[in-house]
Amino acid sequence: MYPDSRCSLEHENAFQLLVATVLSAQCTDARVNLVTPELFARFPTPAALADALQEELEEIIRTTGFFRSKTKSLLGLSAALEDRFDGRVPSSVEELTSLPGVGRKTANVVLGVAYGIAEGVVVDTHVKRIAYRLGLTRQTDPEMVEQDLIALLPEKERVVFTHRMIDHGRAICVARKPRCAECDLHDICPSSLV
DNA sequence: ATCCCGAGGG
DNA sequence: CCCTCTGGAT
Repeated sequence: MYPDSRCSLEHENAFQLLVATVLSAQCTDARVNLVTPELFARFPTPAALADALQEELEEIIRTTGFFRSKTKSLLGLSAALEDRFDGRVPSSVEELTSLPGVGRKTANVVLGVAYGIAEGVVVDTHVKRIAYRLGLTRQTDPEMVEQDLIALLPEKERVVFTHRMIDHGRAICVARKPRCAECDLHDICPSSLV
């Protein structure tokens, strides 16, 4: 299933991935990919983004939702990258989550996709829902779900696992009305409706 | 009305 | 733990 699953947020470097992942909160990545070309063309570096006008930034990213707080996060994290990390995206969870607007989920995405580091597991809304339905966890708090998945998955499997869960969550195991009859896992899934 | 690759604040 | 932030798609 999903042999070639990978990150679907369009990006060319760690900085762009960080920005796109911040924008992806409570928003489809397809919509994020609609605004990032203009965003990256106007503000290609942390230094450029840190100097952006708030109003201009809000206008560009408005359709991704939560645009005021996301604008604040992008301005804050760009300034922090300049001030504390020499304009580079750091490669540890502690440093990444010290940036405004960056929590464990975003940090794990950047570490895994940009740097190939998978000490944690990305737990987004799809991973959380599907792990629960499959009986891989009984937890509902994302950090607790992550601990269960870390115990289940060797490091090499963690990055691709998340992307497969996301693909599966979009195509089959959707939130509202899962298509269990089309699911390859229906006979081993404790939540299967068929 | 519910959901989308969440995070911060109370 | 709870709440709020936000627009677009279904």
